[in-house]
Amino acid sequence: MHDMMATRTAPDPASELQAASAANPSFSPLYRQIKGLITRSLQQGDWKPGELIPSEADLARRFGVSQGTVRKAVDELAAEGLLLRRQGRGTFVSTHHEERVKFRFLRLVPDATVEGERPLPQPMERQFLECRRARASQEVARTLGIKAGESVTQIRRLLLLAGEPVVFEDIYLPGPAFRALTAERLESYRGPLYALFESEFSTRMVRAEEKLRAVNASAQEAQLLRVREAEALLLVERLSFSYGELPAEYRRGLYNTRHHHYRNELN
Amino acid sequence: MHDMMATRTAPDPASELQAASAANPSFSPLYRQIKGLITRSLQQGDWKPGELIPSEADLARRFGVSQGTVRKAVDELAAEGLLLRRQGRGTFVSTHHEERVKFRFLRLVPDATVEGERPLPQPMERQFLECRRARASQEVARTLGIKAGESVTQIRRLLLLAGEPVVFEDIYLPGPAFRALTAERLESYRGPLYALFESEFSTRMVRAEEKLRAVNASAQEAQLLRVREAEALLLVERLSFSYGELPAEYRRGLYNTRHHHYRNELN
DNA sequence: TAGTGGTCTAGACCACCGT
DNA sequence: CGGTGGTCTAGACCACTAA
Repeated sequence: MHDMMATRTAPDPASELQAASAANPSFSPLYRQIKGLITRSLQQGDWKPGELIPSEADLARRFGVSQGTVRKAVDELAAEGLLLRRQGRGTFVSTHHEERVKFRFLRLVPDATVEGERPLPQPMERQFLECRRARASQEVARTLGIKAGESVTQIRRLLLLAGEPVVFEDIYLPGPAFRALTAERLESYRGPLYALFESEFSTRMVRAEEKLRAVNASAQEAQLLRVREAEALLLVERLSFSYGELPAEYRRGLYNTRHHHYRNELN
Repeated sequence: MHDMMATRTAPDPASELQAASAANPSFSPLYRQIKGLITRSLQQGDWKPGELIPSEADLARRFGVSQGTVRKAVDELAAEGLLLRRQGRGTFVSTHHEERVKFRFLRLVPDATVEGERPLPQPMERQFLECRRARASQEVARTLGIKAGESVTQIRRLLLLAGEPVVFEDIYLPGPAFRALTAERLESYRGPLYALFESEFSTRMVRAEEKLRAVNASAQEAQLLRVREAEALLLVERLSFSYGELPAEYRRGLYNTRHHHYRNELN
């Protein structure tokens, strides 16, 4: 029977869990509470990106629940992209250091891309135009959930695909966490920006929201992206969140969609 | 133990299922086979959109498996949006006739929309400019997986939000299924286009792929959307699929993103 | 071979819904 | 109240990986 308080021979951690009961209106199922505990461990850095977390059987023992309950919690976290299951090996904390998930957040693909094919085998080059400390504008502050005038790190860069400039973007990072970030470090780093943030700034981007618009290129934007002035560009504003729905990056990118498009799936 | 062929006292349908075994390289887990059988029933129209499907216990008996196995199959189909579970009532076939999911495929929201809020309480008006039979062009044919020159139904329409024209799109429907569709029917129908297709043309759109680009408005497009010529517009090409990954609609829409934006979530 | 996640079962009880 | 999906358990065996 499922009556935790009475029958379960649970170790310490389980005592935090609340029994299901009609008397408790703010009831949350066990597996969801387990999910919360695991998420907390991820936030606290108990298990770091790329690392192996304890086995299901182990977690079940620790939490004083059945393996099936842990399984359901881990299943959902894996579906949300926080964890990665590998049969025979164990469950790992997701990371941006992985060939598999290199371009998880960049939805731009060459027009030639065939459906179902893995896109972007194109050579990609990055040019960092700027990396400086600045004061948050009204807009940037509101988006990042900080106060206007607070310090942010701003990066301005250009992405080139097959030698052609395709993306021009400004990136805003809140707070003092990124104070040590320099243009030199950006230049020398091989791999995705989010992998760098993860390894050296303890900030893992978990999910993001994007707003897309079409805009006419300004003179400066046109020059950088080598298009005519007033040519249509895709404006992509991205707000990325770290663990716990914490806004951790705001990005404003202009995409030249003459030979590339933004790919999306609707379900 | 789990040895179907020997121990299960299964009714007829279960005999189609294949036992798991190392000897069978093309092995698929039971719940996935169940999923396939349910999907087939949906395709065949055994259970129509909006209808109640048999209970888990019932399906388990029919297929000769445990309720847990059926549950896993239904869980996945619900996650994919094919089924809708309602506690205490049963499991229903998803439909486009539902307040909840009215704008599942239209990602355009007003700029004022606050995160987490339900968008589009705006009054929406539709103007159908055209509805005719035509021959598929090279491009349309290739996209829909038919031969160039075959008959398609073409709809041209305008969407107005808060009185302003915001979307101008051409819609292409393959084959003879939509031969009976007329401009009058489109005008008189209340509710989403996909609901009409579902009720009267036995075509349910299950998922879609979109390609987004920014383009400069032509003279005609500018006039229809009431913007300046060459103003940037968001071009959205959508390929919708019915049950069984069947391409069922191709749509080419131009969005005026001056006061609206295309909203997307990245996980 | 030992340990991991993946599948499957059987059975219990709970939360929710309509009658 | 009976029927539905939702949660939880305990235990079995399979598939995969690494030592």
